[in-house]
Amino acid sequence: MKNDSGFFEMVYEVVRLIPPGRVTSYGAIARYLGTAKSARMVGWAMNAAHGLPDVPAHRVLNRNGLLTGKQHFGAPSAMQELLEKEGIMVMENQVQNFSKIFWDPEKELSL
DNA sequence: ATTCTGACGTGGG
DNA sequence: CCCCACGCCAGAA
Repeated sequence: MKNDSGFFEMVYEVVRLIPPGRVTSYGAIARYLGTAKSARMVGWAMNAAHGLPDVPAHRVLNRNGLLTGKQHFGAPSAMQELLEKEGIMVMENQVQNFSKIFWDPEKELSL
């Protein structure tokens, strides 16, 4: 993988690779990057990625499959709508079929 | 410099 | 199932 300007770039890279209709978790990304215990930093990176169009932060959820970061989207329902637009079912801030559509970088990228 | 908080995760009671 | 504590690191007050 690439190691550009640091942790943030790496996070963006992984998030960008998330296919439409799929989701992943902060922890999964963190683990993939080797910073498993710093899943919070992934969220922090997302915060910084807020202005990047290529970084679909709406596909990144917590390990519970909850839209924890929806509040950071500006509109409370923006994140959910984006996900539903990709065919992902969301109810009460929770993604349905989470295990099914879960996209694990370590697994999908065949590390 | 110190303290708190946060888009998290795991583990114990 | 619910609540709490810890680890981790970066930024704001």
